[in-house]
Amino acid sequence: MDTLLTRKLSNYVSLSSTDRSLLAKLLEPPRIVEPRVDIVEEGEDPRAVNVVLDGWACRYRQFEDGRRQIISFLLPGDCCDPYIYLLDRRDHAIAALTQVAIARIPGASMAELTARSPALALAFHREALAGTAIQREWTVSLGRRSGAERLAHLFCELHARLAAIGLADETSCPMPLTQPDLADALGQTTVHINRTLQDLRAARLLALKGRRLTVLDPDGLRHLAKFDPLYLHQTAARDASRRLEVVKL
Amino acid sequence: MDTLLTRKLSNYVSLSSTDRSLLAKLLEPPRIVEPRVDIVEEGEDPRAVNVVLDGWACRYRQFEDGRRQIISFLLPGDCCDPYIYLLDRRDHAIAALTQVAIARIPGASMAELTARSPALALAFHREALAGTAIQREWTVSLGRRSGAERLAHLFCELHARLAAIGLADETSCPMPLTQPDLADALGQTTVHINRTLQDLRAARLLALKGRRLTVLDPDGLRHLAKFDPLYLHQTAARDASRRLEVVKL
DNA sequence: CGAGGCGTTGAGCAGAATCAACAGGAGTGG
DNA sequence: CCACTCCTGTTGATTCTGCTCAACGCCTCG
Repeated sequence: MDTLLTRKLSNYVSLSSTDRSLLAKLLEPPRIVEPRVDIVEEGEDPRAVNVVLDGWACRYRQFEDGRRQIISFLLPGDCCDPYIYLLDRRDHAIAALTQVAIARIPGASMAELTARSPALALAFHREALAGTAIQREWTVSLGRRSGAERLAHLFCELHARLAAIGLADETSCPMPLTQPDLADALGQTTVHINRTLQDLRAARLLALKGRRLTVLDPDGLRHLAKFDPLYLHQTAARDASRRLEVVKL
Repeated sequence: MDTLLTRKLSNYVSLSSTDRSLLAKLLEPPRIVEPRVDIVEEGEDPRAVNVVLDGWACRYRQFEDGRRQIISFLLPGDCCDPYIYLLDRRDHAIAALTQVAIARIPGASMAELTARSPALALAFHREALAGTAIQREWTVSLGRRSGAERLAHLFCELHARLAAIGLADETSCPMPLTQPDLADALGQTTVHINRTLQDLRAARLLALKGRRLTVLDPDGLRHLAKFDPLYLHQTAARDASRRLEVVKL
């Protein structure tokens, strides 16, 4: 059984077939959420975990005056702790960007899982570490990268994350994000995103058409973004960067 | 035994005296790191945890061209996973800002701790959750808050975190950060920080002198920052906000 | 067919960066 | 003890990145 979730977790540890079937057993039947609909579970078991099985979602924060900031993107295999819903008021929400399939792993099941499979426990732990590393990288992007660098870095990140679950080939991947989405993620306006995008196209770094990103000049894009896939904690990516080191010598 | 670390953890769960003595037993003797010196432990046990016992530190990322971004501030009681040092190259570093006392909890001790004290295990887990929540809040700040709002929000955050460990009174707290530090944390230049600071002073919101922050108008500052202490996961703060709710009615 | 979201363009403006200079204080070495 | 340096804080002038406001074509969907 090979799902997007197991493919994702396999980036952190190698899973046995018993791990896979244990995981399949503990996952509740997924529910489907339509685009632009919030994924909310009020008053849920704090130890439970929600897993995106398919589709794209995002954490975001909305101010009263209309300003919106996307805090992170959730791709297939990504987990979100529902602990946030325990707070009196939610400080942020999670919304589907495309049609999303989401499954819950109840707290009791998580406990059983950690008890019975050290590999799965480690995989989920690393998934959490990778998530916070991505968040730190966003801090760096928003703080110190220029418009073009930010956009380039985000595309590199998403391409690498999609590649890790087999949803991207060497040079292209799906890109359902609209320009308003990109703007809210990168802390800019859609007008500016549009112009920066045109610069990247003019520089022959990438093409973006029909909800699909094609990277025309991977090295150029990575160099512009100062992108180093190491922080994603993907073993595959780490091997790739090792290979690059060798090439450089 | 009441240390800054136990005070911090007591914000998440109440600790018994056996919890406290267990923690004291498992902490290695602290080492002192001078200001501006990197806190590095290469090739360390990935399960180990480094705890700041006293002083201020920061995670930061430095680009070759000189740009620097401070990713987060580490205050007394804050933990940092050394797992980052396992990567081939470190993607970011941690430096002392003031003189810092830092203690290691080896991986084996962490295992013993989780096994013998569910309360401490939960406390450390919540500490990690609070850390990622703070990181998300920084994403929001850097993405969508104006210069003045960012500065105000950071001061609110730091004051609240210091208050939680008894290092701040109602209206003031130590503030060892220089304007270059603030600039690198908030993604701006020191010149701009300086001018924004003057605006905040002119608005009679705060005073900043002699490495000490005094909040002259707490409500005004919180309102400008749109600061809601909920995300810090401090039970004390949550109670305070509940009290505020009542007052509003 | 109309409405609304998305992508695009233009003109003007503002927040923040850059460049440059200087004062004050802390530490250092002669 | 003083001269020196370096860091911090501050100010002014200028530039530029990115925002605001506004308009329009395009497409999808009800």
